[in-house]
Parts: sequence; C-alpha cells; structure tokens
Amino acid sequence: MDSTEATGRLLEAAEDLFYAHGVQAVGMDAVRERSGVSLKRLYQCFPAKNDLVEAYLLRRDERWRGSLREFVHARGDDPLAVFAWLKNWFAEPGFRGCAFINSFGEFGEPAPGIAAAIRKHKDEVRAYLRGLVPGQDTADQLFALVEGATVLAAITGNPGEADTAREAAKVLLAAQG
Amino acid sequence: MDSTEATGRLLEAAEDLFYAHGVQAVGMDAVRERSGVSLKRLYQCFPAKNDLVEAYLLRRDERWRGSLREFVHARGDDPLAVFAWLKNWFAEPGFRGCAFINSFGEFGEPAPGIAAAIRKHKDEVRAYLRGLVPGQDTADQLFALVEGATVLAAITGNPGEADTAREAAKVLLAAQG
DNA sequence: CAAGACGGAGAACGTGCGTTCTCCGTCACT
DNA sequence: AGTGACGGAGAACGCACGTTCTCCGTCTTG
Repeated sequence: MDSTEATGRLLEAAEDLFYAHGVQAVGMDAVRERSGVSLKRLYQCFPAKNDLVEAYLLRRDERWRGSLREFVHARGDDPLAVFAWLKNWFAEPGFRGCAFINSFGEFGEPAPGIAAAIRKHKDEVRAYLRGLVPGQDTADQLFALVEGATVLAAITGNPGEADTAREAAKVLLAAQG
Repeated sequence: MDSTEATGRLLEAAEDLFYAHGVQAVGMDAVRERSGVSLKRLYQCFPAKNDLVEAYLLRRDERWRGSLREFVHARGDDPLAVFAWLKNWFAEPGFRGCAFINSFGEFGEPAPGIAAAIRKHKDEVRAYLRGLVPGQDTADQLFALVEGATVLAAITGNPGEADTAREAAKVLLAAQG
C-alpha cells in the first residue's frame, strides 16, 4: 500500500468515524483500526490529529457541495431543489446534522486550520446559493433556512424540517420575483 | 456557605465556563476554582459531571427563554421583535452560538438526560413561537430562520444575520396574513 | 474542656488518548 | 547470502481529567 492509498483510506475512515461519533470521541487508534493503516504511517501522512481533522473537513466540504450541486443542476438549477436534496440527506441513515456546525460546537477554541475550514464551508455554500438565486438578499435568506432546517432535523430527527423550509423558500422566491 | 448557595455558585460558574469554552474543554477543577466551592461539595451537589451539565442546560433554557419572552412581550408580542432580540444577543461580547446546538455537536452520543435537555429546549422555543404567530406553519418557518441565523452568526461572527432573517420573517408573516 | 462530626485543600488513583519508541520481519540490492 | 532501509504491530510515555481519598483544622455539643 503506497502513501496516497493510505491517505485515501485514512480520510475515508476518518470521515465515517468523525461524522458518526464526533471528532473528540474518536481516537487515533480507532482510525487506524478502521483504515487498516499502521499508526506509523498515519503519523507520516498526518503529523497530528488536527491535520487529519482539517483534511476531513476540507474533503467533506468538497463532496457535500459536489453532491448538492449535481442534484440541483440535474433539476434545472431550481433553487427549490436544494430543499429536496436536503430532505433526502436528512432521511439518510446515520444523518447527524452538519459536520461543520458539529465541529464548531466541539471545539470551543478551534485550531486555526479547523476554524478556517468551517468558515470556508459556510462561505462556499453561501456563494453557491447566491449564484443560484437572483437577488443576494433572498439567497442569504434561503441560506438561513438551510442551516436552520439542518440543525432542527438533526436534533429532532424529523426530515420534514426540509419541507417547512421549502415552503418558506417558495414564498420568499415568489415575493422576490 | 450552605448547600443551596453552593449549587447556585456552581451553576453560575458552570454556565460561564461551559458556554465560553465548551463543556468538554472545561474540567471539574476549573468549575471548582471559578465557583469557590470545594470539590467535595461539588460532588455532593452533582454526583457526576453529566449531572452538572444537564442542570446547566436546563437552567440556561429557562433564562434564555425568559429573556426572550420578556423582551418580545414588552414590544407587544410582535413576532419581529424576536429578531431584534436575536441581534442584541449576537452582538454581545462572548456570544458563541446556541449552547444547545453546541452541546449537540460536542456529544456524539449524549447521555440521555443531556439529549433530553437539548430536545426540550428546541421544543419549548418552537411552542413559544407557535403561540406568538398565527399559523403553525409560519411559526415553524420562523423557527428555522431563528436557528439558521444563530448558527451563521456564531460561525461568521456577523450579528447582521439577524437582519437577514428578520427581512425573511417579515415577508413570511405578510404572506400569511 | 473533650470528642466527634463536618468541611476544605489538595494529593492520589484510574483511565483514556495523542504521540513516540522498540522490536522484528521483509524486501531490494550487491 | 549479507546488509541495510522500510514498514507493521503494538508497547510505552506523558498528560489531562473525572472521581475518590487523606489529612487536618474548626465548630458544635455534652
């Protein structure tokens, strides 16, 4: 197994474990066991846990936004499709809310790289919505609905929060024209 | 110092420290130091850290909702006053987002009492908004806006997220009638 | 004053975990 | 075959922290 495959396996294991149980609750030994990569190589690829966490967040950001973008684009870039995608996500087994919001809660004073990854994710999502919706104010309003629905779906376990947000988004888009 | 004053001091210290730095980042020794209560008595009042965390959340829920209710009531129970209150909160020094969302992120599998306290808070806030707004669907939509604005204000540090949510709420309330 | 319950300060214990070290087998190269 | 670099398995180390224990002074009560 070469070094690039090792990092791939490590990121895969890290994402599964960190998202499912929280970053702090998962030890480096659990990542090693799940990935099948030895501790020595783990620390060659990621000199400290913080580095692995940062890479996990950056990768999850890319994949999460990629999945959303693809889904919405296949529906003619209809802003309301965002909420259909959300509902699917909320209903997935193992859904535990937004990894970035959860990480923000976990780390009172996050390492700079981790804080930057969290902010970057939110900035990118906001920029994506602004590109999707005519009118920056409306886009930002939809963004708040997306975040609120995600948080509430995670805490209550009810994927229907996506429908509530969708109805609100429909009204806001109609009002904007 | 009797036992009831000790629990008061402990809860005060716990709230300050847990909210500011996160629950996991604060040791029982820090609570002892801040409160001036000895470890022995601390463990008499709260047999385990989980008990203190649960009490912290329950107390914060009461105070947070009390402050919101009072502010909004003084403004004729105008639903939009909720967002004015939010903006004040977001602008407070030391604002770090919603304690309950943060705790949800901190504990991948929270102790039952903690999970219940988190859900209770969100249920109570939702019920409060439903009492404030004619139309349950609209109330739930405002709730999503409140949660989204809180999360975004915490991550971006921008209290203006409250204004964005307020504009959206105004449109939704007008559409509802 | 004597005796014992109470409370505080802080040491001590056990555990978990991030990180590093040790040891040993394996493979490439001469 | 001999040798030396490499990699894996897992022990070891250091530290932080939740929880408990020890010791000692104080205050109440007869």
